[in-house]
Amino acid sequence: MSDRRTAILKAATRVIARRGVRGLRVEELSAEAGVSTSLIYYHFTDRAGILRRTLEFITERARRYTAERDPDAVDPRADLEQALLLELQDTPEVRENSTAWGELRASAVFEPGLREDLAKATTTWVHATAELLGRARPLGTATAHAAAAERLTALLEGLSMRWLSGTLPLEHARELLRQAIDVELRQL
Amino acid sequence: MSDRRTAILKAATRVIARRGVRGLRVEELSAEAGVSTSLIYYHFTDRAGILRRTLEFITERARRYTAERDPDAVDPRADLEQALLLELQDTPEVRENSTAWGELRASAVFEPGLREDLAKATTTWVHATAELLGRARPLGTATAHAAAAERLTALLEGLSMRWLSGTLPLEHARELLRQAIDVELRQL
DNA sequence: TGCCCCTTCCTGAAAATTCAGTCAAGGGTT
DNA sequence: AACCCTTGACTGAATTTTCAGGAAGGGGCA
Repeated sequence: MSDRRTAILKAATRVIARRGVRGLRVEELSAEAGVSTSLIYYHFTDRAGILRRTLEFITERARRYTAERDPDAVDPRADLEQALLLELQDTPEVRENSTAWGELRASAVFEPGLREDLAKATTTWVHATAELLGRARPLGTATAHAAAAERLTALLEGLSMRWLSGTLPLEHARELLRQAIDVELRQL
Repeated sequence: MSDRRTAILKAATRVIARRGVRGLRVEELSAEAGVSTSLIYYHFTDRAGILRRTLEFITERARRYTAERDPDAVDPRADLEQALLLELQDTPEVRENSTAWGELRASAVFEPGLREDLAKATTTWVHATAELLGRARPLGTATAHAAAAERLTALLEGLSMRWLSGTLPLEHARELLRQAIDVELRQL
């Protein structure tokens, strides 16, 4: 599909990564996508529509690359590590996703309407992580796994924000996350 | 100081906590502070100036209330715990500070101008935390203390965002943080 | 004391800018 | 023709920013 609609969504993803959800200007988006602003309204109705569709687009893309980890990982511990470190990479795609996620989280503080989706996505992620922890440490209790998963994912969000806001070098963030996984696993 | 300049900064903190950095309108701020919009420009030059000074104001205020813990704590471990849990409380002041801090962190992703102050405030905080960890576990290495401090503070930021965005009940966030402190200390 | 000058703080009003959103119309395809 | 896609030219409303000037207070000085 080289259709313009998709081109607009891709461009929106880029603009959001550059300016944030709240910094997205319809005109800048049209320039980025190489179309007129009117076309954007034709396809998405209004600014909120752009945001909604783009967020769906991003979520879908994230789901895809998260899912494509090696299907039958041998070492569950390495699998866990890989799954989490996936979010701390300096590729356009990951950067775009992390940025959008951070924006979403920050926006939800002021816009209750966003909270439900956010909460759902978060618990899904936490559960998946708990699952991986369970595979790495079958003897731990489910409660302990759940709590550790919440800590690791929350930590990852915190590290990610520091990385994106230029407070923490990427490699250092990755190292800290590895250590945290280490500490948590030793604990279980 | 009942000077208007400070009144404006206090009001800005409140407005940011209510609307977010990007939601701050100079006019709403002037109403909140009970002054004319012109006065705000007189004191802060432009919107960016308001933001910059407010950031300083917030970090300073946070530093102050973080520092005013009991001077000669007997139990360093309890001291550490108290220091960190201080940021997870549902009082207007803490909520305001945490919200504003989260906003600033999120804004810094897109506005490099904010990064320097943010980074400085963050390292100060991390160092102070590492210091407390050192007192709780004198035998650990400075490097280990520093890394643990980075993890705990980043985790706290992550938990704080989840709390403020309605994803995580406050008490649960506090519990997770306590456990993390536990895990990290056991580790050192 | 009374007067002049200078600075600081502050305001109302208006100008300038920014932005989302609209509309009439054109080109291509079926 | 009927339909889909697309655009340039605009508009109205919201916001930021500028500006001319007023009130209040201090210092020097006749």
